[in-house]
Amino acid sequence: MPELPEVETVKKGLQECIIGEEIAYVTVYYDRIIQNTTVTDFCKSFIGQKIVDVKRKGKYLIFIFQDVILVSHLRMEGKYFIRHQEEKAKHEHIIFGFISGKTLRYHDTRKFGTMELFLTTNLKEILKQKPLVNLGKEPLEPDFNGTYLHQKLLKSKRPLKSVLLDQTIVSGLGNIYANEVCFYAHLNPSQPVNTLTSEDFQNIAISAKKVIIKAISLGGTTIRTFVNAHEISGRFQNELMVHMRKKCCICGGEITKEFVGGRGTYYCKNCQKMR
DNA sequence: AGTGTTACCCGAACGC
DNA sequence: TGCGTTCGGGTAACAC
Repeated sequence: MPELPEVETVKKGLQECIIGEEIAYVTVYYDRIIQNTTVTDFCKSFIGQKIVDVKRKGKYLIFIFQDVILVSHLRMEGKYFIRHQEEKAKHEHIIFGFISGKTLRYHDTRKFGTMELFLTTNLKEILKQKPLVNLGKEPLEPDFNGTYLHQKLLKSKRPLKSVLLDQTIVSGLGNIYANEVCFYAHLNPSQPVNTLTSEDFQNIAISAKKVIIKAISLGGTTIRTFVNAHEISGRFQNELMVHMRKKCCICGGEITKEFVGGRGTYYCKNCQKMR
């Protein structure tokens, strides 16, 4: 469930502890995480490479090395830990060993996560290819606004929440924050987007920014298992308005759970009326 | 072309 | 307790 704020939190944690570290070896225990190359080539390519920076695009982490770039998606339960220990723990699938003796360990109970290796440091080129191509604007980009959403969704009859989850329209929102954005905008998650006004779109854009800024400032949301590189939990779960909640904090009414686009959706029938 | 649906990844939680 | 079933987020592939 790492969404934009969680991935941003992971990124910051990694920046604090692995920039400048030089890779001595890489060990892969589960092949299928690696998407676009063989395990042998994957491991070889990192040897002797120093980590220059860690960036983020949508929900993707981008590790910049001297000559290569690694793009990593955590999907549901991917995590990065930094440890000194050598023994592989359960659910650790890839271990990056540094000259210093530190190790960066990719842990993923569901094995849903993906990694792609690029043999270039030209980020602009990488943004033009899978998996980063086609990502929509992020809520915190300056030109993510009502006009942008309106123009992207002019003819769409899809439910608002499905559109918020569509990474080609907005990148970074997942199920938790999509629920929260609908609540802040006082809109029903099932509302077809072609029935929304430009004020609604403006409202949605502002709500998305608000939710994401606050979640980042609190280190993300820990509902099941999310922790950052220092294994610290996020605190935004205390601020959730509708996701996994029972009562609406505005009107005191019951929070409804139903499925929209096949995803569990939480909202207040009273505060988020269908129009 | 745009939209909705399904499959997939797999372990944990649940129910009997 | 043990075993089968259900669940689930994000994405790609598929069907219409």
